[in-house]
Amino acid sequence: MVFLLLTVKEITGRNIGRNMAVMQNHKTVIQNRKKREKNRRIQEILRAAKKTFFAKGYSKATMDEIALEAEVSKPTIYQYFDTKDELFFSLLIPVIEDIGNQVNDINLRLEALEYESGADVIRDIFKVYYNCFEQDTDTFMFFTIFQQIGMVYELNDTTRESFIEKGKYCFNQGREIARRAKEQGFFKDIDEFYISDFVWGAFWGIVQLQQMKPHNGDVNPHLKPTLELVENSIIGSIVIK
Amino acid sequence: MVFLLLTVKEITGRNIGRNMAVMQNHKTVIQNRKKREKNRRIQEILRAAKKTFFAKGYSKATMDEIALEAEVSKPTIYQYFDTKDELFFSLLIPVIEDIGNQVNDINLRLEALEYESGADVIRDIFKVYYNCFEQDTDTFMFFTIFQQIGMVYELNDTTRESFIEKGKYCFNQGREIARRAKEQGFFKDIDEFYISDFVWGAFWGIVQLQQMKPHNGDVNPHLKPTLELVENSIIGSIVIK
DNA sequence: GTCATATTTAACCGCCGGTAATAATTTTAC
DNA sequence: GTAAAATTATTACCGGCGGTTAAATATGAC
Repeated sequence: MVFLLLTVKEITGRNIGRNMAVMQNHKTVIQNRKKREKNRRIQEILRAAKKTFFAKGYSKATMDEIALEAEVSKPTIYQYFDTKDELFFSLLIPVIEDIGNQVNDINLRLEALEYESGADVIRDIFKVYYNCFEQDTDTFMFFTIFQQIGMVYELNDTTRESFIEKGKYCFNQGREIARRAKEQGFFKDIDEFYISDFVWGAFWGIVQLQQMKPHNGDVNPHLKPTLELVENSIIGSIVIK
Repeated sequence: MVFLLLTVKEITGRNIGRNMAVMQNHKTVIQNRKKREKNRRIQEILRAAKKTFFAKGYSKATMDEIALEAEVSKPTIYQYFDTKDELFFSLLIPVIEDIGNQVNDINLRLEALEYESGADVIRDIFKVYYNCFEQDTDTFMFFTIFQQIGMVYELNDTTRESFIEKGKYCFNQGREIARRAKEQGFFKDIDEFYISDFVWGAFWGIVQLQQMKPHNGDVNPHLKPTLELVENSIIGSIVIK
């Protein structure tokens, strides 16, 4: 009831009676709450999934376990996520999106001629990768499972499309950056495919390598200096100015 | 019976009667055959496992399927391999061993002062990796599954020890090469951990990246030139002479 | 002939991903 | 305020797979 009074103020000025308006609004308010609750439930499931997957690994983590951790029942999870794979990939998507956005920023700044040297471009790209890795190490590491099971090809259409599309977006942004940097005289005349694969592949490979070695929970101390070595090596070999 | 007559010739000159000798020899001949057959059966299981894992991926490949492909029954497989994981890892071990041996060769040649430049050392290391990858691409790719499931830690003791030990051996050889190359004035004074991780990590990351992209069965044509770029970049950044 | 060894067959267990049917709860309508 | 409708949770289940067991069969050793 309190809701009603409070929210009446927000009615858009349509030609509808006050009663109707109230009811209309009441309805949407409740729907909004439901939407929020639904959203929170999904978030809770994702949180539980992340925790469980990280603690036990993909195969050992069971849906029952995740459901318990999320304090919902298993069928509830299956209402929002078609399969275990899809649930898993739903964890990865925000990370790719984040990388995509940040790499896009670099691309835009490059387009706006805001860079003064190719070295700065490379350093910024590494910063994006590393920050992303540091900020959410566990999720980041799950990318390791990428193809392996051939999981990508068993996802439901929507998830698969979304995943592949976002992945491509990242790669394309990387190539575009390389292209522009060449255009602006920052990089040597090397195929932009090779450049972008070099940067991403080297980063990725080294992060994985460090993760293989015994690491007591926190990030391996060798990682950062090794990445700096790689960064400088790349700058030395492809940057002109 | 033919066996008997034929093999009598090979008796070692012990003080035993002819009959005993014949029987002794017959026994070992048959035992040898059995050993061969056993060995062949194991090889057949490994072949079937490799084929099936490669065709279906780790999770989708079932033990029944592998048994069928190997033309043995499931319990027979379990007589030689304790778990699915162990069977899987048995496929990887020869590859690591191969890499270990070849990297060791480089190390020995370096010790014997047979190298004239640091660039040659780097090129040889890349050659080892690449040949190994090219020679057995599918097995090589299975390394992707490395930690992922945390599988390594669930293997039976023998397999796990063997696997970890061989892996360490490779890494140590890599570091040792870096150390020696520095000693001989080939490489700059950079921590050998960073150098070896750079080389292996970059190679590994780029191979994986290429494998992710659509590749119609054969090796991605971008792979080789990208690896050459990396190779030259590494040479440029850490080699003195 | 009899014991030891190795393989197959066939049935089985437990666990897990996923589902169907049903119950409980909340919203809507009057 | 109450009944209908819709939404969400619960229970119990299915099928498949990793892995095991036990009995049957074959082969060679003595």
